[in-house]
Amino acid sequence: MIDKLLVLRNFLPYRLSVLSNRISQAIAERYEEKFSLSLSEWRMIAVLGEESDLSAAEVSQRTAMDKVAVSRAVKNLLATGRLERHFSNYDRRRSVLSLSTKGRAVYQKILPLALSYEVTLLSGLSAAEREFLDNILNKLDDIQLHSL
Amino acid sequence: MIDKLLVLRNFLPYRLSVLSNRISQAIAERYEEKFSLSLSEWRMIAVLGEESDLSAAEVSQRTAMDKVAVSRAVKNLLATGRLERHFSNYDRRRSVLSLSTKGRAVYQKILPLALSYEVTLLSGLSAAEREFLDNILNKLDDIQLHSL
DNA sequence: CTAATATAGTTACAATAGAAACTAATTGCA
DNA sequence: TGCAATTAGTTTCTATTGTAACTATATTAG
Repeated sequence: MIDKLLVLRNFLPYRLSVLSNRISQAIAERYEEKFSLSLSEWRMIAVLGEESDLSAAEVSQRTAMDKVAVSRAVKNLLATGRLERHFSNYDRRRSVLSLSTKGRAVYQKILPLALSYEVTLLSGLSAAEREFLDNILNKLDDIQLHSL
Repeated sequence: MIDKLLVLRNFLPYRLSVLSNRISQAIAERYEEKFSLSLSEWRMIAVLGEESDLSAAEVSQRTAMDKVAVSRAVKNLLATGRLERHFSNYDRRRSVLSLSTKGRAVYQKILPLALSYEVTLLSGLSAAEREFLDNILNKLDDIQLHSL
């Protein structure tokens, strides 16, 4: 019965979920108070900081956020002047989103915080382990995608 | 700028979060409809299926759920007759929780579903990779814990 | 012994997230 | 064309989740 007792603790989906939630929470604490930015808002800024002029749907694809969450993040970021939006001339439904000067400033400030946290995390792993992890995560992504 | 474009996609906390959410969602779909069981309720059943007579606080520790979530899961599981509760004689605040016959039946039915999903996930990894992953997740848990 | 403090668990209220219905624009095809 | 089906995004309504305050019991220090 010993092995049965350990099922949940070793259950991969469960382990990933607990780990990921703890990490996300730790990072969120770093910028929520400082910049009053929700997780989805930060994600949105991160994506647009890397690639501009995306539509809401494109942001949604890249972040795995659903379209309602994106819509709300857009609304808030517009309200706080961190985002600029216009609409495509070719398809007037499609929004074209980009960071404002203020938004880019936030991006530049938060990015190092987020990255430094990642560095801390990865610092405990050897180069080989990091590569392994990278590979394994890619594979899990793949499998997950195809098994649904 | 190519490397910058890839920052978010490779950002470990982000990758873990997306992967873990997709996996949790896939599993949840398997039992939510069939057994009308929320994620926290299922976690609670999983823990109590492995180890009986835990208090709410102990469940909370083992699952990383907060005490309010546990309290609500208890309430629902009691209402659906899947849980039994009495209170400790030594400390009448402490609850002593265990699965009812009905609760154990649910546990026995869902466990294979959850495990088979995990098998699918792990099937894409070699034995060496699984071991690596296990190690790496342990290390990340550790680092995360100590870096806050 | 008793007043202050701490702990287990619950309840009430507020914030967040998700589903469904909706608007507006576009596309496809009879 | 022009009408049905699709797509982008928003709003509304509901359910979930988190925070803070509360109840009840237990512990500790004076």
